[in-house]
Amino acid sequence: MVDHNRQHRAQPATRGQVRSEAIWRAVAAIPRGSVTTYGGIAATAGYPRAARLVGHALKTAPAALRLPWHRVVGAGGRIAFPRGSRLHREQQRRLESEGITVRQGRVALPRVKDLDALLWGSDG
DNA sequence: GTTGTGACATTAT
DNA sequence: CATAATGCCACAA
Repeated sequence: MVDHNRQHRAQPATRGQVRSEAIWRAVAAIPRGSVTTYGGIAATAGYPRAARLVGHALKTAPAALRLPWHRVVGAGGRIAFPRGSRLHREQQRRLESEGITVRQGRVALPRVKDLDALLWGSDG
């Protein structure tokens, strides 16, 4: 059964729409007090190596979703925003309010040797 | 249709 | 630490 009714859909969800929603869900699932990387979110959402999409998805995410975007950091725990920018400070403030220490624009991460763990929790 | 840019990552140098 | 190259996808021009 081939779906030729593609053009009949009322809400034609574009690829980007589907991907963004998957990314939003992945971000919303980050436990409080933990942080994840853009690549980790992308992989969790089902799009490995598509880390850039995460940035766009977060940027275009409706504020009503109340996503914990501050729990998303760059590789190695780096905050993606430039030092001193408003978003950078806000992200750091939010992280610290969850008990996460930020030093030199980076989350104080325990040395992770294996890549099995994409999530870093307070528990380690 | 192509080009350039972006809340990025990974690997190589 | 930095720079270059490549991959990923969306979006504006």
